[in-house]
Amino acid sequence: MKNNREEKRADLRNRLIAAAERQIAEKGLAGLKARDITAEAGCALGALYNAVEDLDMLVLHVNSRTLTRLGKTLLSAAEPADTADDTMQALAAAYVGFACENRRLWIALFEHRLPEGREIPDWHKRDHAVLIEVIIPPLRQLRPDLDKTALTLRARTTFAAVHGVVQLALQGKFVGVPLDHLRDEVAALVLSMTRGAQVART
Amino acid sequence: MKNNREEKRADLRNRLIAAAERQIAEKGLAGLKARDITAEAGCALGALYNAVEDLDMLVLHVNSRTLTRLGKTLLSAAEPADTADDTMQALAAAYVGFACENRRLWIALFEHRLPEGREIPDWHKRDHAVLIEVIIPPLRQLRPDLDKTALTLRARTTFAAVHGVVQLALQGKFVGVPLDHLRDEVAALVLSMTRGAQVART
DNA sequence: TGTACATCAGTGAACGCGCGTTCACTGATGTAC
DNA sequence: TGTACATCAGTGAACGCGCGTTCACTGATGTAC
Repeated sequence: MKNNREEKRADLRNRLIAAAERQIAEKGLAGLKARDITAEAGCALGALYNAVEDLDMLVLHVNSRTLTRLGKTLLSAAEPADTADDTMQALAAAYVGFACENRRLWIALFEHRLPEGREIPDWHKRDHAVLIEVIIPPLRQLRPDLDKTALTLRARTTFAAVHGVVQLALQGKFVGVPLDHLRDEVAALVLSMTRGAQVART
Repeated sequence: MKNNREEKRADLRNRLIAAAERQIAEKGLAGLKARDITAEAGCALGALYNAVEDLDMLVLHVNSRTLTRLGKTLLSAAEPADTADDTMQALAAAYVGFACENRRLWIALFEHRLPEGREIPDWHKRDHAVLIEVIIPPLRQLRPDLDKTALTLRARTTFAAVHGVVQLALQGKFVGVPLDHLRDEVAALVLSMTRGAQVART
């Protein structure tokens, strides 16, 4: 039965993705080596290229998995859904939490770049959408005056603002907020953005 | 005279930094090669290692130059100094402008990382300070209730929020704000942050 | 001012190594009859 | 059920190349007398 072969193929593929994920989580994207991955997955070096097009594609698969997990985290954080402000705060807090707990995987999400001229496949692009979509419902409540386009735009801006604070903080470099103040500062930022929104309505 | 030798050395060093700067501006940090730099600077490959410790150090010098230019841009943008809100808006707009006009150099500022375990030298760290310091005076006016520590912290957060929006937009990837809305969205973000601050005071 | 010597910037071929990717081969798995 | 054949996942040694860095050498620049 053909099925059996395909099953095995898919299984190895998954093991490779899992191995790559663990490697990135441990050493970061820059420390990812084909040999380490196949060793951990328990197959020969060449098998990687049978199961997957490329190291880059493998990374995209890892990133898609990370995005899916992040999406679930955000969706469940938004669920209790009191006021829109609370939802926004909960989303931001969940984002900070996820980024801190999955530091290197989360960094890989934004650090990875395909070599010049290579297009990101659609299946992967779609996985990013959740980051914005989850913000839209509470934002719509806060800003009923905005049309769909403006709302999406503002959702992106809101996301990017929070993201920026987290990124510079986790990068640990110069200008970032110290980690032990990260949560509070993000909360303050979100507060000002949501309150700003309410003021704008009046 | 010893001076003459030192002068020449310094001259070559400057040419190397200038060449590296141009290369980064053209091809980005990832496309930076020792051979291209020395070819452009008009010296042999080995001379680079006489004038400068390392390729990494050369990049830090370029980054310091970029930071100095950025600092000047911000300082002169803040100068007209109407209200604190206007100053904040002017700073953010200047930041967006600089990032757009110096895309790759600006990206290099945040992309470059020293190999594990190597410390960023102090002379370079200091050059980052301006990014935060320039925000502090207007922010102090907006938030006279904050003490020095909290003010610095909030300045970092404010910077990082704006930075995040610009970065995701210029990265051109998935979740970023489209470039033609960048200025407006940043302005809206800053408005909500400054207005948020005023509301918080009352 | 001139000569001998020392220093050191500058040269570029060669080194070295990391690492992604390929490819000829093998053996297990599936298909045909 | 058995036999011959085809397919294709899996193997791992070898390839290839990019590129930062070194190093023995040279010649210009500076110093001593």
